[in-house]
Amino acid sequence: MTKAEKTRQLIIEQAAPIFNTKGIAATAMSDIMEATGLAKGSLYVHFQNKEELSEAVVAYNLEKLSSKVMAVVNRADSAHDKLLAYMEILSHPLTPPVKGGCPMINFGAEADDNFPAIRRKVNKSLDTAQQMIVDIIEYGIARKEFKASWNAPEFATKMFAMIEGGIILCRAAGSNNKMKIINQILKKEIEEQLR
Amino acid sequence: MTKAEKTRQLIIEQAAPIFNTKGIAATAMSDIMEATGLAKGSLYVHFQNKEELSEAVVAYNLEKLSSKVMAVVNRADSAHDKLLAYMEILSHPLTPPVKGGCPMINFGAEADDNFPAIRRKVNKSLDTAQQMIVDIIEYGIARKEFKASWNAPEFATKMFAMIEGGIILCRAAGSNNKMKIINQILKKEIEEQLR
DNA sequence: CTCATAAGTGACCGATCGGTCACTTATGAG
DNA sequence: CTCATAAGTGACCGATCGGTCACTTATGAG
Repeated sequence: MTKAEKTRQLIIEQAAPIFNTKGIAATAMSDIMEATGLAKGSLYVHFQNKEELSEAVVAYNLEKLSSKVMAVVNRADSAHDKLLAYMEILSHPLTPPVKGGCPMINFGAEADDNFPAIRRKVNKSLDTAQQMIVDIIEYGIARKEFKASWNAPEFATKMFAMIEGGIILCRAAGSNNKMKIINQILKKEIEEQLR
Repeated sequence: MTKAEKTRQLIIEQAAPIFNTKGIAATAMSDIMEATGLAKGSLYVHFQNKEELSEAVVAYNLEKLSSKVMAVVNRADSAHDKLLAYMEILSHPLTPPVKGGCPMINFGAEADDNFPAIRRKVNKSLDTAQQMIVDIIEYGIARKEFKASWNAPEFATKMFAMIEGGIILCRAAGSNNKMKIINQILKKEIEEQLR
């Protein structure tokens, strides 16, 4: 890793929680200067403009969340445990896996009308996140854990939408309570598909 | 309605879609000047600062969405039809009842970490929106449409979280498809509670 | 209709924004 | 170790930000 690559990575890592917490529009290049300790000119050595930095930071936040979920899912053996692990890591929206909350919600809400490049990045992550659930269910069906009749894509969309909705509820409420209710519902429905 | 009240209302109405589309941070007072045709000084006759205007605009967007949903629900007679009406009006996130998308998601995502006053306003609207579902279900139980055993608060949270999650999915995807799936799921579950 | 008061105007303010560039310093291939 | 090149610096730029204020215009109570 060259010096340039290291610095570019440092900028992205330090900028990530700032963008995800304050939003793209409210984050100034001076915030990134302060966080990284770099002069302004240095930021522009590695990124053409704020937009390019924003896109790199959005991608980093999305990737970080995805890999954290993936890691915890891979650690579980059974499909049932994998689904529980997926739910568990997203069950405390006030102390989220990625600082500032779910980047799909944050950047999706800010970008949907105005930044098509970011909107598409978010959409890909949303697809990936749902596909992970589909894969787990199909894995569980293949190893006879779940009923073969279970509609995996339908449940994946349902489960994922409920969790994302739950994150919104919890972060606005300042409490993780609603996510507990949602997780109980999901657990019940998953158990109904065990065989 | 005095001149002052009319002007204040005009400002809020014209500013509402701008704030809900671009976000609070990305909306400039000059945008509001352009939209209203008023001089800058006039805006500050009616609002102390941008923050006060923002809060009024957020409240207006939330109220507008709520009253649109309420209106369509009231128009239906049976509890079953009321639930379907609730779903129907939120089923096209690309052409939402309030321009710019769901203000609970938009302002919730922007405000949760940084603007507690707005976060609380959003939270109240989220509660109201769920309570509407609870009330419909209890109304349906009272008039023997639904099974008395139906857990109204639990289903309200589930249904609402799914819809909000679905809005995120659809707006990021640029398609209303996922909401169709979600609505089919919800319809099925509602029908299971009919008696 | 009169006139005190409130609404509305727009030039102006300092602060901050994203971005540039002449220059200094560090890197690492040879 | 040398030195061409790349990384990093920070003063500076014009544009735009939120907000002010002396002034003009409109309102509506009497």
